[in-house]
Amino acid sequence: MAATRPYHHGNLREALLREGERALETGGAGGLSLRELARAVGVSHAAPRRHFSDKQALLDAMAEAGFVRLGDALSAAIAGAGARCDDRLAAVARAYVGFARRHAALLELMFAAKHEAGAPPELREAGERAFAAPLRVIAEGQAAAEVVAGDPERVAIVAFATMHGLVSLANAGMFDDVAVDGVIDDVVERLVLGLRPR
Amino acid sequence: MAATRPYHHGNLREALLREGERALETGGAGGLSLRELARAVGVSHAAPRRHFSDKQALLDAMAEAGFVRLGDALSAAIAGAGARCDDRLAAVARAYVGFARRHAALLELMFAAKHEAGAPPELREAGERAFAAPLRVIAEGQAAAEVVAGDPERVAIVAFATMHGLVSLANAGMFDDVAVDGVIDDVVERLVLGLRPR
DNA sequence: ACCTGAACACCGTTCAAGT
DNA sequence: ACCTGAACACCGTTCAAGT
Repeated sequence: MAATRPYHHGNLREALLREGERALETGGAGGLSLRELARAVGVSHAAPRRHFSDKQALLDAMAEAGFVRLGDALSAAIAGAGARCDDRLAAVARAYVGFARRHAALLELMFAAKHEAGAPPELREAGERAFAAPLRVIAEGQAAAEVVAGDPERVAIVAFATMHGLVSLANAGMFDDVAVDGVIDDVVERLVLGLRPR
Repeated sequence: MAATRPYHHGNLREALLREGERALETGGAGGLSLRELARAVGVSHAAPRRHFSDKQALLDAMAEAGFVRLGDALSAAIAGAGARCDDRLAAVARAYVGFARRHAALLELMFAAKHEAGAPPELREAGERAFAAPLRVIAEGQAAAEVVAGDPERVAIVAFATMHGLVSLANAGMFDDVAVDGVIDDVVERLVLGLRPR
């Protein structure tokens, strides 16, 4: 009973994270205000302090949640792809680009937060876990002699750098409107071809 | 005569831009305060208003200056390279990575500013001019049948996306310390090879 | 254990007024 | 033409106090 908002919010932490992401999508990473979030959730401006010691702590938590979701998206894409190595590689690449373009501000926050000086270890770990499945795809591709040999991490970095650079450019409005999907398909195809053994 | 700072600063605009870049390198893109800049330059907090209508206007001007310097660095690298196509490509790539790693915060600002909704045309043009010389290298490589055929812009985008992604990851601390130079050499080499005609 | 309200030191922006 | 000083509405952070 008693629907007239109680003194204790109940799940303020989750509410702030949700509202934070909403604010991120609209206002960008810089224009995120802790006080505004508190207002939107219907709580005093000092209340978030109990759940996040700092504004950065909230951003870190959002980034960590983002890496978890990214990891899920990448894993799902792999699981949904066929057995052919090229298809699996293209599927992860496309899933990454999809996530990056859907959540541009969040992705920016994720990498910015990860490289902060006092970044918490959970964040770093979440980041690494997100890319575990793609790494496995490359390792398996190497085992089947369908992907160029060498340190899997190193091979993955080249591939990932390409995709990451591509979405950076896309999100920065480097491509004029409609051409973007064509460019992405192009790059994905070229990348997959480039990963084949010589 | 009269060294006791006059009422008119003289070249406040340039002084603010210089101080702004200094602040950028130390405090990052977000922690840049207009009031702090004014203080550092020895002027009232309202004075910048005469030269930059907005904080964003100052950031845009800094970004524009950054693109000019980047363009100069890329042109110089090409001019200093030999006649062989591979060498010229590797030289631009390395010059871009060098600039990006030396001025990480500035580069971030440059791309962020460029994609802002109300980005001034001068900024967009400065951005395009910066990449004119590299584009020429690719076009010349194609003319000499040493670079894969196709729309030069499209070929350049793939190459640039790779480099840009690489420095994003490097600046985000993705590579553990020392390995970074090795990875960069690796990617540059692989990229140049990948641009050869099939 | 969780939240509020007032306080502090900042910020960007505006505008009358000074030189 | 260029700069100042006071004012306004914000911000993050802190801390006593409330429930």
